[in-house]
Amino acid sequence: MRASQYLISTLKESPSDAVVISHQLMLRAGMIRKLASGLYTWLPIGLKTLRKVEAVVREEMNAAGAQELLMPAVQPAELWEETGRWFQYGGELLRIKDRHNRDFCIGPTHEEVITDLARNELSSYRQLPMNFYQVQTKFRDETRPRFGVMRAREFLMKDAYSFHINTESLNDTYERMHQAYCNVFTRLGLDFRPVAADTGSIGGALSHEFHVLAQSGEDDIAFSNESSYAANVELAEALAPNIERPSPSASLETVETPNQHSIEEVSAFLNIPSNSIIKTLIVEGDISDEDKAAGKKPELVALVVRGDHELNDLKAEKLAGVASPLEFAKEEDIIEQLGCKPGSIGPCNLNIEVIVDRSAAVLADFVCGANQDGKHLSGTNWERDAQISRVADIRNVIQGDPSPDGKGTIEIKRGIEVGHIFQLGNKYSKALNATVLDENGKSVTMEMGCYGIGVSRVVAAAIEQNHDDRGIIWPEAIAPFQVSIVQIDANKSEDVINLSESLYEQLTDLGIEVFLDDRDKKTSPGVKFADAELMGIPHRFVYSSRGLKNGVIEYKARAQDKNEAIELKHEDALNHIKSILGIK
RNA sequence: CGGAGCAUAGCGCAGCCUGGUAGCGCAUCUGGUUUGGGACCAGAGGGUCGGGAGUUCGAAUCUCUCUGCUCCGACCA
Repeated sequence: MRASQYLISTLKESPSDAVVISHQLMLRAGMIRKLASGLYTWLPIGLKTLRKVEAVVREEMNAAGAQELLMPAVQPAELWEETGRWFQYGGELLRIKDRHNRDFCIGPTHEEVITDLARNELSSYRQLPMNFYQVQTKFRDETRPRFGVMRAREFLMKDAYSFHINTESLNDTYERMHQAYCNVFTRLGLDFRPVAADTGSIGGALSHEFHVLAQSGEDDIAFSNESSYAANVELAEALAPNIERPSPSASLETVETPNQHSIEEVSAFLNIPSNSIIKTLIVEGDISDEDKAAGKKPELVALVVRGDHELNDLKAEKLAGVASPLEFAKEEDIIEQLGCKPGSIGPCNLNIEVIVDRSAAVLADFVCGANQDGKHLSGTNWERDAQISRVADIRNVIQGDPSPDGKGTIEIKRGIEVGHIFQLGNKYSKALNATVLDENGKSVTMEMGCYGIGVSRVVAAAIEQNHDDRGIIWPEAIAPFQVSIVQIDANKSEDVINLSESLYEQLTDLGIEVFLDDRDKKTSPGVKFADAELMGIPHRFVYSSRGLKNGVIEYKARAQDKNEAIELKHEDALNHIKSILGIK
């Protein structure tokens, strides 16, 4: 591609609303432009990269035996009503009406449509397993789109769905897809980790997320420092401490703590470490729909964790008797039922269920709220002073906790979720009655798996992981162009044009994508260098009158570690780049 | 959805407090001089100051309101 005939919309300054580096660089390099919140146009150079990611994904999906198809973005409400998700999905589902006033949505995902297809097209166990995928635009009406295409409302996703006669077959395909995902992210040159994950709202049995490690990631991932254990922190089990609870040695005393509410405040005020304080969080209990409709208020439940620990919502809401999704009790209900404000609550003499985290349950002589505003209790002990209804794992793991697999300790890193695979089981096939006949002629509900990759998010994640102060440093596999050729002083020497054009043509004939910077002399060398670096093109040749006077041109790789340009003869350029790219 | 903030040329910003001709840098266009790291000189184009209402002789500036966007917290590829 000739720069003179290509849209190059690079910016020196980045728009002020871009906060993460990938968003800034995508805007600066002219890859994307915002149309509205969470909606982006992909400019030519951005689209080239997006398509390359897509191509790698396609190849690996095909290699894993999946078949590509394409489903509509707009989906009828009836299917979503059949699975119940029309009502469950919430505001993220963009609902629209057609001219006949019929309900539709713009698909945030395609379980309904693919399962509808499967129930119509698949009828025999002999057709199974089947695995379908598509690369398609999804729409999720995110409450807070942010970070450019990292969390956009409209985005490109590869989603795959597999159908099986039994769970063995599902396991088999799941493993294959797990491997295919590893292949994809490895080929893309990304530092990633598959981690055990929660199955969330999609439902199902087993699930793994694929995270690209980056500081700007929105998820915390827990790793063992000695084994291969890796899980989303929301899922990682916090093991019970391997100690017996010490016997009480202090007596219960009320201490004045005026206006001290948070753990930090109380800890500083009383000069005691936060891990000998407990925090008591009041949440709403589970309530049936009928009672809710009848205007009944939910019972309250107390959740107790150690002061230096954080409540894990997901673990808490899975407990029997606790509302799901987790709802913190409203202040007026706490005052009404417990007689004090949040911030001074403790487990003593509470007439509600008290669920205590494993680590908090082995404390002795601890500090807790006194259920009176401005007062805390010290020297508190379980059983003697406060009753435990249940002990459960309800906290997030933290750095230094023992690994749940018993090997090593936990380390926590940030990750960007770029892929997610699920074993769905029969959740959707059952709801939509997707059955086949087995070898006995008996009707069997199919088992399903689903597998997603956020293609547009991968582009942003790759930049988060590969950039320097000059711009993007593309991994070879997804660079929009592999090679740039910069012309300098073209008006001073015919050779600059003739020789660079000849290299351009030779490389192009080999199927290498080349960016020939043939912009006129108004475009200074500095601009050309800066643009090539900002756009992250991995290999650069420079043809200048100065160099050619001495019979040399220059080659330089775009890399994070400082590397020197090397001089070589024009005649050797082709072989040089061929050997670097591994082309025979 | 709760809290905070912003909205002035394509982008980055000043002007607003204290009302009185709409400005700067980058980008764009023309002419010229330059050419190995985002050039220089001279000139030019580009704005209903987010929309509406109000106060005022007069509003980018003060008041009200609507809209859009961004940031911080709960959800997801």
